[in-house]
Amino acid sequence: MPKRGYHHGNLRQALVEAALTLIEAKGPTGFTLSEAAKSAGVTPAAVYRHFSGRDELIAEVALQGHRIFADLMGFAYDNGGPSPLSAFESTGRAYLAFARKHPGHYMAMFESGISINANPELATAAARSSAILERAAAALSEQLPPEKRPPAAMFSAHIWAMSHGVVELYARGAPGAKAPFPPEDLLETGIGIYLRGLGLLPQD
Amino acid sequence: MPKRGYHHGNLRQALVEAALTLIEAKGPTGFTLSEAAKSAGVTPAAVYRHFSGRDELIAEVALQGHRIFADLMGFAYDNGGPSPLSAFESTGRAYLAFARKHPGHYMAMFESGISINANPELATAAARSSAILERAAAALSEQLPPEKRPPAAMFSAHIWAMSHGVVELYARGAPGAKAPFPPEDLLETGIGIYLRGLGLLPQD
DNA sequence: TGTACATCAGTGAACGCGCGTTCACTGATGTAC
DNA sequence: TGTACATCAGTGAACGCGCGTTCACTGATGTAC
Repeated sequence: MPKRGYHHGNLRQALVEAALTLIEAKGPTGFTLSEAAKSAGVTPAAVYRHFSGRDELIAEVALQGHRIFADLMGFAYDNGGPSPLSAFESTGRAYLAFARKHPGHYMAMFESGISINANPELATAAARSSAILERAAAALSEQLPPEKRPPAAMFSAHIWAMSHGVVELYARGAPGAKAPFPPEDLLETGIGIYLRGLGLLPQD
Repeated sequence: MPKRGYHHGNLRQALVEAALTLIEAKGPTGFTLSEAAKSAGVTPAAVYRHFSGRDELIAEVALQGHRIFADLMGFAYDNGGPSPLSAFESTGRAYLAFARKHPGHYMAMFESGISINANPELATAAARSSAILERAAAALSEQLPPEKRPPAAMFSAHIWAMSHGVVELYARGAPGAKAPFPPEDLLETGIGIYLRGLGLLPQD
């Protein structure tokens, strides 16, 4: 209900969005509370009406990020087609799509140094993200005979690691190497090869 | 030859090591030039006798890191046993071992936001790191019939991404999830499954 | 071996800056009557 | 509809801090003669 509020009209969310833009532009560590306040058109002190400090602002960005992330992956899974395999692949694509479309959120979630336990809400939201990927992995691995089935947590950790690695190394402008291939292709082929290794895709 | 030098005796390297310790302790962004100077027992201004500023110090740490990294992986490759497969796996283990044993270097190289092109020496050293992993991948993929052979750059990018992802997500105290498995196991199994997907390991 | 000099690594004081945070305040909004 | 009051979001000035960087200097080391 607080669509347009008191003086500013929803300053809290305006600060979150300002933080997001700043984090996208300068990384999670280039982000400052003062600048976020300024770009929301407000004195730094005003921030303290809504957040206990800088860290809580970042944590809120990360929280919203995890919720969007979980929603996107959940949607991709639910609408990913008839088979566990297609649902799983759809979920994987949603991972990279999220990192691309929400770089500020992604950075706040995974590169800001914010502890997942800064905040019980944040811990819950982060657990939900993991659970969705893990569910997709578990459903898919049920296609395998039990004795060849990897633990779902390990399966999903592999996928998460490769996805995160692709994002960090090849979907940013910055470090490691210049992207030798489009990140989407890299991730898609990488996961494809991995799934073939599990016996979930035909050995062509 | 400059074992013990003028006043301090090799302040340059002492600063690099102080930076390393600080980066390990507080991350690449918590690192400050002043603190590095202090912990080397020297005034901040003294740093400017050896580096043009903060960024050049970090770049030097990253440079030394890339050299160690390339040496370790190169050694692991050369001594990795008789087959391309065992050499490749040895190289992969060296990756994680480096990240574990040299966390400060690893952070300076991949998490400090330093541009690989800050410095031609750095660019060269980084290229050498990539080349070694790529060579291991290329040699291994020659075991495959040409038409099933992935481009070596893609192969090695997959491996790099998974390795980096495991390091970032599961070999640090911080973010994503609490490690569900030891990072070494995670990486070893992940790469194993991937190689099986390529047909480089038997489909057991 | 001894003296005069040049070098240059490190000093110490100072700078301007933007940071996060605090505090007493002010003034627009919402509420009671 | 109109007035009196309470609320509380945002202000503005101030704080102490540590940062990176500069500068003229000093004093130990190395070199020439």
